Amino acid sequence: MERKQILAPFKGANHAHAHCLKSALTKAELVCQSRGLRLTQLRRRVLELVWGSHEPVKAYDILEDLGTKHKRAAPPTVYRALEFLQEEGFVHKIESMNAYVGCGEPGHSSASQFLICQQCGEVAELDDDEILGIIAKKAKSLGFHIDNQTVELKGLCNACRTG
Amino acid sequence: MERKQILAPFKGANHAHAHCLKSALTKAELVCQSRGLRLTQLRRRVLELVWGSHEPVKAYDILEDLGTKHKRAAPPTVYRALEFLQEEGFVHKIESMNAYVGCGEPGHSSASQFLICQQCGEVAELDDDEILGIIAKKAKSLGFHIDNQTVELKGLCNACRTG
DNA sequence: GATTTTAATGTAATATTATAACATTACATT
DNA sequence: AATGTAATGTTATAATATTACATTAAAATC
Repeated sequence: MERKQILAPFKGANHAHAHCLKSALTKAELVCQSRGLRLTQLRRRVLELVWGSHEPVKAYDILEDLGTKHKRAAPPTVYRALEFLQEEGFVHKIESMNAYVGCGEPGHSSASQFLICQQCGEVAELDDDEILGIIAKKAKSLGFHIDNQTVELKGLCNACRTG
Repeated sequence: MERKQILAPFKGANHAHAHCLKSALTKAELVCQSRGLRLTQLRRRVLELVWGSHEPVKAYDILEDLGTKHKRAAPPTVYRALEFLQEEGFVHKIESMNAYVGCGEPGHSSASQFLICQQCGEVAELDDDEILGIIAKKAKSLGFHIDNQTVELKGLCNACRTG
């Protein structure tokens, strides 16, 4: 089977988001189960909040929104949950925004590239062989060993660009 | 003349750093002169501190080091100088580290790629056509217009890797 | 099923990174 | 010198993140 290279396309304003959310949570549950990990109430709730939209979400906004069930949690509560979710490949941090997005292919943890629309705020996620390949090749030619990469492209998505 | 694609290679521990520093300051002066901008004492000093090494430098470390001449400056002092230096292409921010490095080609402001050695801390800067090209091509195929990009690769430089 | 161990969460304090708002000073222009 | 603009100073505070230690919940062992 060919590897999927667009892990998450731009969805546009009026896609049926409830489905994305539900699907992500279900996948996370399955992955955790298969890895023997605990997707606790708290972790599940944080994941749900990150997946609340396809825009990057800030840690302190999550903190606010935990509200009800977890009264007023403290920062470590959120950062710990985010850490777990990142380690397991359920969310990614957008470094240039100090914010978090759901992973387009939950549980998939390889290096991604992010396209971030500065108008609608939406994020698309790629795992593109050509990009990875060229970067790997260039690094190799310099004797550099890559452990970890951050590729974040900001601009205008097709929908916003074409009005 | 062919465009230089490695704006700043890894220099290694024992290169003659004084030269890099001096050269960067001189270039910045010339660029400012030609653009009718003022490289004030403060800005010059901040640039000097960023260029103190080829490792990313943190804003609050700069703040500390301003010490002597500018007694104890306040954060805005540093952030404003850094903003100016970034706008003019004399320094870059490494987003994934909240830190700043000197630009390998001072005054040059196009999109760069950074290789960051997690062992020695040194940063190399590329402006690689192939990487840019592939990224541009991929973005175009998705109808995405790139304004701005962050490419930061963390790992081991050749010197550290080969011991 | 009680005990022990480990993992997860709670809590308080604090560190780190960054900006807003307004006052003052220095420089350039007239 | 008077004026306007750019740069810097100053105070306060916002936003992001971590440390350290206490408590609770869950899993593993007896």
